[in-house]
Amino acid sequence: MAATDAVRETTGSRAEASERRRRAILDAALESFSTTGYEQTTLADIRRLAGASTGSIYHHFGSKEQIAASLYLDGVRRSQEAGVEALLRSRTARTGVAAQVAAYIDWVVENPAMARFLFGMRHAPFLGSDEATIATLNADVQERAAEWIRQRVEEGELPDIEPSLRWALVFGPCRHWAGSWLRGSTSLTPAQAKKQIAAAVHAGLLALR
Amino acid sequence: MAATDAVRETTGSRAEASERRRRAILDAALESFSTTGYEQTTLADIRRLAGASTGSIYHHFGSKEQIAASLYLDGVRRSQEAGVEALLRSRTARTGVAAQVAAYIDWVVENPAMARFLFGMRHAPFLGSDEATIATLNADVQERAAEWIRQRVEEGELPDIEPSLRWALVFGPCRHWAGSWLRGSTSLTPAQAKKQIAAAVHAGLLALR
DNA sequence: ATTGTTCTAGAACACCATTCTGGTCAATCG
DNA sequence: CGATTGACCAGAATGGTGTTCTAGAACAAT
Repeated sequence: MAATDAVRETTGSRAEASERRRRAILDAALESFSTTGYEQTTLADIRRLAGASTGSIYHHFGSKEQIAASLYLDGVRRSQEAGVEALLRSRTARTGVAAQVAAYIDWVVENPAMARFLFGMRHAPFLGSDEATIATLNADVQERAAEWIRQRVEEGELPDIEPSLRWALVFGPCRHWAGSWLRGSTSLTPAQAKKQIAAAVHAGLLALR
Repeated sequence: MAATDAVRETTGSRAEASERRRRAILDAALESFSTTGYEQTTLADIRRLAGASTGSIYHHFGSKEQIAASLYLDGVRRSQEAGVEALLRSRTARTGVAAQVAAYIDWVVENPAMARFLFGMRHAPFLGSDEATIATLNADVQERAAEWIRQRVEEGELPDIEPSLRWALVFGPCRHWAGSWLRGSTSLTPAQAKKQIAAAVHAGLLALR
């Protein structure tokens, strides 16, 4: 069939072809999920877009949910990675906050489809199976940031507050504005938003010292 | 049948009975949606919980989606109402911000099931049909708040910034922390959170003047 | 009483995620 | 090299679920 030919026409080992298939399915799924929404996209859509058969899809992933979960976890990992690295490269509270804000918004701007998908899926049904994994990812990130933050706290550059509150104050505005941006309901450019949000968030944190 | 008897056992006009059914369906749906999730709850669940038949449900609502949409719009309306009223009762920027923050968090604490549902549904599939209505609701709220904000801006108590940015700075942290609270992953009490978030947000806004 | 309307019941239907059966083909082994 | 194995894939069959359809009950209006 056409699909099989498509795989074979680009040379490579069987394992490579398989990997291509897997990617094609993930890409097709993200494409569909981010535009049509998770529920609305049928497996037939993914099949068509990926040029794969039902059997192939169910060989690589156990279910539609697992496709989404795979995309989700990968997306979260990548975006968090960007954020932490930006933070650790900074030396002061002000630049650290600015770096986190910038990393968050840059990531959304550069990966709008994935961002849309992640925003829509945060409270999703595959909780039971992967909620633990998400918790682990968050814990890892917090761990890597902890030492940096502790130092800033000691030097009085940051307040010693509950982690959940800190995340809310830093990322809450970012995420909210990013949502507006994805929806096209803001007239600010990402650059302007980054600058203003960073300034406001930093000032807000200082007020709690 | 049992359902019919249940309706008839409490006296009242036909219209009242109908309204009771409608409520029963909405209540059952919210119950199920907020615990099991929208996708996972089947119409059979709602039917059982509400003691209604398929026909009855489809008479009152055109689809499962419409049940969700009805709940959603109603929830948004109520929560926004609480927020705007709190704002308009205040006289200074500081108390206004604090009132909005408090109203938001209080509302979530008092309506956890509805909040869970709203959070999960924000980026949901019934966009096409009701996205416009949501936009109208938001516009109404912004309109009612506009004059109050303009005055504070004139007196230099608040910065003159993009509406989307203002909402992000005020409600972003609230929503983010509320999400943590619903998930049970914060050790702060709502009262502590309200106080600290209000202080930080106010300071953040001042920094942009 | 009769007719029309609203509401309810439950069977029938259509669609879609998932499972099942039967292959194909590269890699490995004798 | 030929046989065998196991990953990989195709597509039909299945089961469950949202929705539609048909019939009828309760009530209001004429």
